[in-house]
Amino acid sequence: MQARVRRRPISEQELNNIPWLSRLTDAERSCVLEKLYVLDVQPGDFILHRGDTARNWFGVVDGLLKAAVETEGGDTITYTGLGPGGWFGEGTLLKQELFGYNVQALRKSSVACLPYDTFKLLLEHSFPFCWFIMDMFNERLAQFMNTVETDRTLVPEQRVALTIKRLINPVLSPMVGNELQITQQELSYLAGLSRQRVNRALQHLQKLGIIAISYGTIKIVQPEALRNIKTIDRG
DNA sequence: GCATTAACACGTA
DNA sequence: TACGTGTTAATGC
Repeated sequence: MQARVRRRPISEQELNNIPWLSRLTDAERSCVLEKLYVLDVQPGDFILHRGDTARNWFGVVDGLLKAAVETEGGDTITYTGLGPGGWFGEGTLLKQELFGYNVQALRKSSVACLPYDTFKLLLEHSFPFCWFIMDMFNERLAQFMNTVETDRTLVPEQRVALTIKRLINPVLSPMVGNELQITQQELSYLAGLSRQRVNRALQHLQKLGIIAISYGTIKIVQPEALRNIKTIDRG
């Protein structure tokens, strides 16, 4: 099924991209390293499908993923983007249910997988780990509540700003700083807009001094300003 | 009117 | 060369 996906041990370098690892004791840490492995995926590859059994907790070591569902009409509804340092699947894993969404690579990515048993062990033995999970839940809940409140009413400039804001969330994507490594095409998949429209929106945000666009990168100059983009006249 | 698709030129890695 | 960006024209809701 996933012939293109390669499975391998995690490298020493990549350990730095796992934000909760430093919170563990040495014993816990070595226990994790015994079980953890990495999937190398290509653009378009699915990390998991809706309906899959929850066996692992997943984390983005490098790259960019998209969590989404398909409607009956064939439209795609994007739940969230997942950047370096972002972990997902814990909700489904805890409930021992089937995944209700797809996760797909938008670019070449490396995804860490931690088997359920190890994940559970950490939850039962490590308070610092529990705090990490709780902070994550909390932040994720806030994002989705915010989505319910605002998403339908947003103009493209605001949608793009919100998509960026979510990607640089320090709790959900700890390894992403203020420099977002993303193409406008990838951003368009996450925002649910055309690439051309995203381009226009980005240029508007740049004109406002909120971001700085460069090749394959968006630098966020004023993170706070991403929340309140005014609807403006068009030229 | 506004967003999308398609197509193209140009710049960058 | 392959890919990302910026722009325009045609098309559709």
